[in-house]
Amino acid sequence: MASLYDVAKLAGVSISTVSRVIHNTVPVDKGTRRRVEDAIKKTNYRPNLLAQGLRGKSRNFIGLVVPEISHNTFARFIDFVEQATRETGFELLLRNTNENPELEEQFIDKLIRLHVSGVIFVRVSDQSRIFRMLNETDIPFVVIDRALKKEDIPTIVLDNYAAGRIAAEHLHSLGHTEVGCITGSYDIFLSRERLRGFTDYFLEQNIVISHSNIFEGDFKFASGNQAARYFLSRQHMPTAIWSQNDLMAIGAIKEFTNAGLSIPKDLSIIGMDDLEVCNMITPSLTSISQPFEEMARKSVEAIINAIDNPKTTQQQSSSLHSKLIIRDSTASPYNKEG
Amino acid sequence: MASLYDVAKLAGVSISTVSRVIHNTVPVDKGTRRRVEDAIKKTNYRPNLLAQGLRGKSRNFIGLVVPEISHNTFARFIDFVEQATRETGFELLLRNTNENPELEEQFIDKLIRLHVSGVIFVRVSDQSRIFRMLNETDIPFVVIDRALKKEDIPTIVLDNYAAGRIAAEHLHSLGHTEVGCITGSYDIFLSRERLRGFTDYFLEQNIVISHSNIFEGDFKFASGNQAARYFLSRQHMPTAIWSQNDLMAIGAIKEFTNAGLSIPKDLSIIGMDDLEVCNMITPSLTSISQPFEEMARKSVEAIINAIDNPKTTQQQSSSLHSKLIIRDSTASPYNKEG
DNA sequence: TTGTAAGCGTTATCAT
DNA sequence: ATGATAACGCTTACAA
Repeated sequence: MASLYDVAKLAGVSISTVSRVIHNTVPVDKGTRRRVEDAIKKTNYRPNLLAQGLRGKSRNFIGLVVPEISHNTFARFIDFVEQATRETGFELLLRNTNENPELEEQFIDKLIRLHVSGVIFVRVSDQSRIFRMLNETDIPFVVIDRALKKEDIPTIVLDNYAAGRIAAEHLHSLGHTEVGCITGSYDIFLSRERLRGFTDYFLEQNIVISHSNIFEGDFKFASGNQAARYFLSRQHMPTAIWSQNDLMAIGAIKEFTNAGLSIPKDLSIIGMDDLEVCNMITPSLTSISQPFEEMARKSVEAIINAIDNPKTTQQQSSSLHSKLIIRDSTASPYNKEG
Repeated sequence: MASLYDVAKLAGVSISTVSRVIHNTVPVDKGTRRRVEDAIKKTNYRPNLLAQGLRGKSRNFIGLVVPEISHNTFARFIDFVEQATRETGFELLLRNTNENPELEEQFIDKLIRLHVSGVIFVRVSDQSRIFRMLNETDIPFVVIDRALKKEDIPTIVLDNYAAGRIAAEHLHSLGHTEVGCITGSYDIFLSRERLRGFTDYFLEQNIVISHSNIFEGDFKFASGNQAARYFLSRQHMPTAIWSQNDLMAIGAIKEFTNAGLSIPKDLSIIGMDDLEVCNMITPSLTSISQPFEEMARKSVEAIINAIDNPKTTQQQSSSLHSKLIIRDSTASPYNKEG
């Protein structure tokens, strides 16, 4: 690999002149510029990013920490983050930590030692020690998709309460009054928020959702199966169910269908995440889409912002909105006997 | 960020001594060692990887180039590569190039300038200029999932011919003699290989697959729909169809089901990729799984190998095997009237 | 307009 | 056993 020195020697100038030609910082004589440019071509010179990073304050990397890569929603988020980093000139360092604190710390240690420009976390627990680690440095970071108790940590989250209301409003507008919900684990804040939005909306319509119409799942396909079996075992079925993600919704649909129910005739189902499969199954699944692209852009923006304004306590958190995507799995209960 | 110098000053020793303590390379006096270790703790010192990289020949990064991140099969491959890099101490630099040659070159340029230890490509065209770029350096690389004409480029591919035979053997063993195939684009080598394996196997059983029973798709869901419509429009339907990926298989199933066919009673369908959705749809989809984990491991191994043996012309390419996963979408045609 | 030289944080060589 | 110092490749005052 050719270095500045090699180019300078070939062009018969000093390394500073070469550097100047490259950066167009101060005027350089036309003749020397040409000689230098020739030499750069001939030597196939490429500035060493490690050296640049060591010397100055260059923007090289952004680190992204996810609990899982090959996961429908995370993968889409990663894709958008990659796009955002590409467009802003950063390289993307990716690490899957499985929410393992030790792996998290190892990775953060590496990132600090690489002098990364910023770090984006998806779903870290607020117990994690990484925040302490990062606060000892001046590396900006942002947490996605998990609201944290500590208020000094900037987060970008979906407004999950509003998402619950959107699901409720859709079902209510179709005429459903006896509705159920399949939630994620109650341990996860967003599950509780979504449920709160859902029940609150119906409460405002003077409809109380019975506890027995709420099933706590774990966001996985199999718990959708379980939920369906639970509802089937009860005397009185709701006419519509919101599943807090598509995977569980599809699991439930499979089980309901096997039991002879027809969707949406006998039962309306709405999911969340707007996965690709929503369009693949029969009936196609009404869902709620999350603004992953916006989240990704905001994350990178937040980091760039923090780099440019190092003084400001940059902690503006934001809360984004989701969107209803109507497909074939939801319908009015009145058509039931149609 | 504390540097060696800060630690040395605090401990009252020279920076070389600190470095020695850290690397345990030569004996250090017990007392000084303790003082240095204390100083390291107090200053919260972390070796600067940029400086280490600049100075020596350290193993820092592996670059991974994919045509798409949020794609069922690629995402799984990325997940395994991430795991393999983590276990071998590399950081992973990820870039989605959309098979855009310009983006490819930009990224490779960055990787060269970062002095990465190796690069893994998923599906680059052999027209790509990146090979020339990398060959001018000593950075090892490997190409996944696309057999290349140039023999001097190490590739790790699935044995797609064998995969075609596996699909054929399964259908034949069930008793199917009139079979069809939905292929990927003929422009893609692996589509042709899969088809060749499929037809060859049947040929060996003295069964000729009619051209009219082969539909050229593009690996996307919608082309599965089209394929089904094509088959439905014909006088004579095959009793079994192999779709060269699951997405098209599911697209076809949706269309066949809408047309009133019952699978596998009226028609057996087998896919490929063994996506998560195979278990989610009804009937669950028989498929062929690819050894993504093995591919990922082999890729990283190949790079480590090339680093350790820089002399050897490292070009061993390997061809890996896939596995049949039987589910509910395939059955014997004899049960048809059962 | 151009060159010299210091310094970024390491590691490794050579003295002591 | 320890310290001084050069070098990795670059940027940037400061001189000329």
